Amino acid sequence: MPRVSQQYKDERRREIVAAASRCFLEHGFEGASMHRIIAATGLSAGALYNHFPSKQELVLASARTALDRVLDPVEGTDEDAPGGGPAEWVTGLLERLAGDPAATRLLLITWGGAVSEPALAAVAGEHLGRVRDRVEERYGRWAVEDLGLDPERAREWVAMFAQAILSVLQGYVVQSCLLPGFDHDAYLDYARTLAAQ
Amino acid sequence: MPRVSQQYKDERRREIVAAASRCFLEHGFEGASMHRIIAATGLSAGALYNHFPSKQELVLASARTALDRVLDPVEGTDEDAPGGGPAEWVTGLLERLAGDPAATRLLLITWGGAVSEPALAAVAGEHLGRVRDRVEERYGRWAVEDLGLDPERAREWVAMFAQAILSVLQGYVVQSCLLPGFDHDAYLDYARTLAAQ
DNA sequence: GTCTATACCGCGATAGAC
DNA sequence: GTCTATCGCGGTATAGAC
Repeated sequence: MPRVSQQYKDERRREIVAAASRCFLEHGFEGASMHRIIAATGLSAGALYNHFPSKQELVLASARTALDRVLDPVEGTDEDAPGGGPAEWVTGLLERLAGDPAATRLLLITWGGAVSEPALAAVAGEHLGRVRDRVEERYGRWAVEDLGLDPERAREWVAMFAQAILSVLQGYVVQSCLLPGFDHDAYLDYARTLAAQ
Repeated sequence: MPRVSQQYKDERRREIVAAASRCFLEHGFEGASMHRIIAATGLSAGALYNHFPSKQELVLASARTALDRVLDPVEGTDEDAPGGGPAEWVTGLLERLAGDPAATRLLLITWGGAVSEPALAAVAGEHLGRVRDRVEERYGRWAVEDLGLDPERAREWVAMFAQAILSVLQGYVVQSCLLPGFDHDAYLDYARTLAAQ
């Protein structure tokens, strides 16, 4: 079982997901037909179905990839900038979104689809839970060490702070995609003010 | 041109939208087929198409109805409780959502669909803009009269407050639909704390 | 592994009697 | 206005040669 074969397949899958994501972004998960996706990959139907057994699997892979693009870089900063306060962390998260509007829009498409598609709901729900847990883990320690709160107060504070983070994230996604006249800088001001509490 | 005829048609349209909304809620806008919707209304295909010329119109009508269910009662309080502060207003809004989970879920479906469907984007964007304008109008005066801010400061404050309201609304919608272990009361605490600034 | 060609189904929408 | 029956298209997925 040669290892190159696995690498090749992974790379091919990555390319397919990238092409499919472009289609999903433009037409939605249901609106993007397999014909269109196949054309976007440059492959043939048979070839594509050798890598993904169904459209559903392709949808889930696209959603997971977009969701991870939001979270992974933020998790990366755990090691890069362990001393950053909550305000910097939130700002970094939002600027990551601002720099990748495609992933941001795919995030909103995923949330919408998750309402009526259990498999998507599982992916989206697990992702949101992971963001929350990451925040609680990171800033639970921070609240005790840098803020000097006693453990009980810190637990309360961090739970509310995590809720604020999620809410700010979701507000940014929805408003940046849908609100006419959305002001990116004003939103960052709001997020900074909120995180400074 | 008898007036009863118009009333009859309006009532019939309302019934159709209600049945269609139940289908959209369960299967999404694209996943719900006309066959299914027709069965849900109890009518026949021909009858339904006499009231709505296309599925698209039915989708837009459903989305508008769900969106209005969120905003209208809130606007109604403009006259019922003109003295309520921001915190009460936000709480009322969220409890309205909590009491109508179907409309809440349809809201999220609409936002998701709006990303790749311009007609839905227009409806959703106009609605979000209306919520924001309503907040700014209502609490712009409030900030000057009850909070005693000078006009310039009030303008800044109300812009940020409106952003906070939207964000809290959107956070509630996404989290209540998708986050495993979502805590309604904790979210209300967060919203109240935020509005008390 | 990848291709072409196609099966087969369910979709939105319509025709025409009543 | 409402019904039944149906059209034609485009959907996902597969078969079988290479």
